Amino acid sequence: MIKADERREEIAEYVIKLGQVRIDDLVEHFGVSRMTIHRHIDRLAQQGVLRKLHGAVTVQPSGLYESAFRYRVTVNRAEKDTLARAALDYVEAGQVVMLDDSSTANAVATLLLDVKPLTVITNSVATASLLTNVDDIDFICLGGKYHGTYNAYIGIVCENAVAQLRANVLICSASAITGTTAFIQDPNVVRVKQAMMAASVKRILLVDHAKFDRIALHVFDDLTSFDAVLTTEGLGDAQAQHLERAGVKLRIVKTTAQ
Amino acid sequence: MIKADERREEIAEYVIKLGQVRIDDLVEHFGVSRMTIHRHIDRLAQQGVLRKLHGAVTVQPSGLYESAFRYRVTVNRAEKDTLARAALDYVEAGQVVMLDDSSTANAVATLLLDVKPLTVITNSVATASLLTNVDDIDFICLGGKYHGTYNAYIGIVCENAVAQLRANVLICSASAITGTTAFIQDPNVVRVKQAMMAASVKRILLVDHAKFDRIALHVFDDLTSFDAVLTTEGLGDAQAQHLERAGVKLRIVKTTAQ
DNA sequence: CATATTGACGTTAAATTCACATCGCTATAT
DNA sequence: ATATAGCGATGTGAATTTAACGTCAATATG
Repeated sequence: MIKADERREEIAEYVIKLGQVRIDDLVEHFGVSRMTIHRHIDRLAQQGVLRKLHGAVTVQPSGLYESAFRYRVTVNRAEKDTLARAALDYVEAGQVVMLDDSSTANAVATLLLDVKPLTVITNSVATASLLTNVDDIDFICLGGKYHGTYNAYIGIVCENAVAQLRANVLICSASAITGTTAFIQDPNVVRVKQAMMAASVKRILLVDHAKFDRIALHVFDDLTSFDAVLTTEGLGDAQAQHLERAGVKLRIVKTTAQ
Repeated sequence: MIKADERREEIAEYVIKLGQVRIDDLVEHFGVSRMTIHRHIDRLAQQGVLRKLHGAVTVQPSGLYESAFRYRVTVNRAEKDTLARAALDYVEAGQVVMLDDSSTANAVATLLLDVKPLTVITNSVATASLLTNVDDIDFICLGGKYHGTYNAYIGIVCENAVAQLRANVLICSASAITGTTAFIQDPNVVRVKQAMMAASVKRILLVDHAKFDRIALHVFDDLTSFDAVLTTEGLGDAQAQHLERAGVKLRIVKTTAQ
C-alpha cells in the first residue's frame, strides 16, 4: 500500500522528467508488468498528474511540480470523487459547463475528459491545466487577478469575463452550510461565484456532509437557488427532511466502493 | 498515437530542412502511402508548422511554426534572450507590465522575476505558469478561449479583459515585418494585440532580424506606433537607416557573448 | 485533362481492458 | 504460536477497443 504509493511517485517523477514516455519504456524501466503500469498511471491520471495517451503518457501541461506533489495531499478524495461522479448526471455531451475553483469541481473536470465534445469554462488554474490541449474540449479560461490561496483567477476582471458568457450548467462548491444558506469565506470569491450563478441555466452545488452546520464569513446563496444540491452520506435524516421541506432539491449520494 | 507523433516530427524536420518538398518525395522517403503522408501533413498544417501546396509542402513562411508549441525551435534562443535582456531597460520596479503570447515575451518574463515589485498581465499560459506564486509579483491573467497553437488565451473574452486594464508598458512581438509594417498570422491574435496596444502607455516591439522582409496574413500595426523597436544584429545598414528616416525608433541590440 | 486531394471503408497491428489466479502481508481467532 | 481469512498489489492471457494505414472511388484543382 505504501509501496504502491512510492512506486506511483517514482513513475510520476520519471514521466515529469522526460515529459512524455512510452508505456513500454515504463514497463522496462520499472521491471513490472504492463498491466501494473496501466493501473498506476490510471490512478495518476485520475489525480490529474499525468495524462494518458494511446501507448504513452505525458505530464499535464502546466503546474507540473505542484500537481506532482499535490496528489499526496488528497483530502477527502473519496468523497469528492463520489460527488464528482454523481455530478456527471447533470452534464451532457455538447454542452457548456462552468466550473468554479473548488477542488470538488476539479475532480469533476477529470471525469469530464470522457464526456466529449464539451465546452468548459473555469477560473481554476488546476482545472485549466487539466483541460488544455484535450481533443474535443473547447476550453475558456476566466482571467483575473491570480490568487495563490485558491490557485485561481478572481476579481473584477474575472467577474466581467463571466458576465460575457452563458453556460448550460454550473458545478460549484461552498465553504459551509447553515440552515438553507451556503457560505464562502472570501468576499471576492463570492462575487465571482454569484456571477457564475447568474450566467448559468442550471446550477449544481457539491458539498460533502462535513460542510453542514458550519458558517463562513460571507453569504453565497440560498440552497433553493440550486437545481440540485449533492452531498455525501452522513447528513442526519431529520436535517435532510428539513431541507427538503424548505424546497431544497437535495440528493444524498452513496459512497460507491470502487 | 505516439508513433504517429514521432513520424510527424520526422516529417516536419525533413521539410523544414529542405524548405520545400514534394509529396511524392515524402511518400518515397518514408515508405508509406500517399494518403498517410497527407494525413500527417494535414495535421502539421493545422498546427501551423507546414503549409500545403498542390503536390508539395513548404514550411510556414511567416515563422508561425516557432510558436507551435511542440515545434518551438530553440535555435533562436540566444537572440530571444538578448532581446529580452535589452527590453528590461524599459521596465521599472513598481510598474504594470503587459506581455503578449510570444516566446520572446516569455523570455522577458523569466528576467522580470528579478525586477520586483511588479504587476504583470499576460494571455500566455507559459508566462502565466512562470509568474504564479512569485512573491512581490501581482499577476493578472487575461482569460479567453484557449488556443493550443499559441498556448494562449485569445478571442473576444480576452479582448474585453484587456480593455478593462491599463499598463505602463507593453512588451510584444510580431510574426513578420515588411517596410514599416508589422504582421501577425492569425486575425484573432491581431485583435488581442491591438487591444494591448490601446491599453498600454509605452509599447516595445521585440523582433529578431530574421523576421524582416517577410509577411504574414494580417497587418498588426505600423512600426512608428512603438516607443521602441528592438532587433538583433544582422539588419542591413541601409534598411536600418531607412526605418529611422521613416520615424521608427529602432534599436539594434548587440548579441552579448555570455 | 491530368493529377492531386479528399472521404469512406476495410484491414491489420497494437494497446487497453477485463476476468481471474497468485502472492505476500496483517489481523484475528483458535 | 499457529492457522487462516481478508485485503491489496501484481501477473497472465483472452477479449475488446483503438489507432494507423492502405485501397479505391469520388471530387477538386491547376
